[in-house]
Amino acid sequence: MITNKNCIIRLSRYKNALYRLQALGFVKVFSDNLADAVGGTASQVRKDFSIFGISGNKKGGYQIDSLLEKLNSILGKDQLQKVIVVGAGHIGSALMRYRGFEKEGIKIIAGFDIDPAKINRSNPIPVLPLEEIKAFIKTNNIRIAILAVPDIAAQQAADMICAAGVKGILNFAPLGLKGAEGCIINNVNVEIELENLIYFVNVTEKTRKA
Amino acid sequence: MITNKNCIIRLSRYKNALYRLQALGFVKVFSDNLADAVGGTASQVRKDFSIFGISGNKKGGYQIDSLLEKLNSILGKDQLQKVIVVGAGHIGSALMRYRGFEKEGIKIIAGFDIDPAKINRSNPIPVLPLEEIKAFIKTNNIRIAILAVPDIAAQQAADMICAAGVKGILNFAPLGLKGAEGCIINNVNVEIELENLIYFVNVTEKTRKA
DNA sequence: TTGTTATTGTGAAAAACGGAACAATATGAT
DNA sequence: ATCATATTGTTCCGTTTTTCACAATAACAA
Ligand SMILES: NC(=O)c1ccc[n+]([C@@H]2O[C@H](COP(=O)([O-])OP(=O)(O)OC[C@H]3O[C@@H](n4cnc5c(N)ncnc54)[C@H](O)[C@@H]3O)[C@@H](O)[C@H]2O)c1
Ligand SMILES: NC(=O)c1ccc[n+]([C@@H]2O[C@H](COP(=O)([O-])OP(=O)(O)OC[C@H]3O[C@@H](n4cnc5c(N)ncnc54)[C@H](O)[C@@H]3O)[C@@H](O)[C@H]2O)c1
Repeated sequence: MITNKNCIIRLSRYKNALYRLQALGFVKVFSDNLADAVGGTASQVRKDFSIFGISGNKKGGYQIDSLLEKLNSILGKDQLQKVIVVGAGHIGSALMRYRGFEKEGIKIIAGFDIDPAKINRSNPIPVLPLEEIKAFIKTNNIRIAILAVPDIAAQQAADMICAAGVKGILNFAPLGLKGAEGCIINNVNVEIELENLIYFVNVTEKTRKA
Repeated sequence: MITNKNCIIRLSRYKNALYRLQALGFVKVFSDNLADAVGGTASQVRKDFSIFGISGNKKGGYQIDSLLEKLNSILGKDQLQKVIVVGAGHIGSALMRYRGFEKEGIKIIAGFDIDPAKINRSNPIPVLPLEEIKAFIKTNNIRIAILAVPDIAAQQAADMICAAGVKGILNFAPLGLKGAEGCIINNVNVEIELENLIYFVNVTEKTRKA
């Protein structure tokens, strides 16, 4: 089984690049085109495909449409993914308003908040009270949740939704959560990303001077 | 030179964990405490420190305050980092309102937008018209920018701010940007993070069944 | 048909990474 | 003072990941 997160991220990037190429009218693609498009090497593109048993045509490259089918199937994009957002504050509501997920087959179907003032059942994407979350997860068979609550509430909220049946959490709170058994937690940590960027900017600047 | 992004991310995590330990009243820490706190191994903690010439005391562990000083210096946190936000839409304004960066010594000092309706000079963090961005970057010696414009505008905006002197971009648009020479681009791609999470949830589910 | 060329698919080499092990040693106990 | 113990710092080793290299072969040209 593949455990290499970077490899799967590359598959997503290939997929996105392929859609762009397709939109530009391309029908087939070579490994080095894709490598250019995502900023990698042609070898790696072919190796990644090889791992998943994807093959192209000697001298003919890859057929974009069939390649996309295979990547989409690997990435689980052949079925709509229903997602909930926990915490309808700044980040949570930005995500709920974002249209970009739909073209990816990801649909945020509800938000949840502890603050009564945030509740809104008549929204296209309703914001519901936290008390209803457990039942909602079970009824709608929700497996993926986005966690956008304040840091202090994050662990507790994570525990709760794991217990209710959620299998994967995308956590925006800048702290490491202990995942319950059988629940995967991925983090989006903007602070750390910025810090990282600052570090590398500083070192390249320093080494450039030297 | 260190090129291992994960290693630097671990330093950030150590740093954050250390602040939490310090707030709890701890004065010294052992490598295995830190490992626990961030979900790693004690060996790796020591190795990471060793790479940067950080040393502790045999049998005495590490002095938290001096450790923090060293980590902060490595991570460039000994000086305030001024950052601008390009694109004051949903994500951009969520980031501008976010208080969490300050405690990290990161200060968003202005936003920029092409839409006149978004301009607001009297905000604590002003939103300025795009025409002023070049001069602003030069005057304020801005090195880091957060890019939160629509996908279609992202490459052009990146080119512009690179040309104006920005050295690092944290890009929220879900596409790979070509960085100008001497400008580092890091991406925060929520779609891909979700996709990744979905993939791993799917495969663990499948292998669990089998 | 034959030869030439471009491109894949993969096995092998290299590099990067992380973890285990252990010698060195400071600390505290007796 | 001596010993036992805990913990670091670093070397070594296995694994993972990336890159290299090239044989296999499909497409095309002559
Ligand atoms: N806003 C940003 O730009 C930004 C950037 C980086 C990280 N973050 C992180 O994202 C998280 C959310 O940030 P934000 O700015 O959206 O905060 P926010 O305060 O605007 O929103 C948090 C929301 O969560 C709700 N809430 C609180 N406890 C809850 C619970 N137990 N269950 C459900 N809802 C609950 C609150 O009522 C509020 O509506 C924080 O952890 C923050 O550190 C935010
Ligand atoms: N909102 C989200 O939750 C979310 C999630 C994932 C990714 N993203 C990505 O983040 C980016 C921004 O998303 P958003 O939801 O904030 O969009 P938005 O439309 O709310 O905001 C974009 C802002 O950029 C401004 N803008 C347009 N062209 C510009 C230019 N050339 N220079 C400066 N400003 C310009 C617009 O006036 C607008 O205010 C997009 O690339 C989107 O794909 C957003």
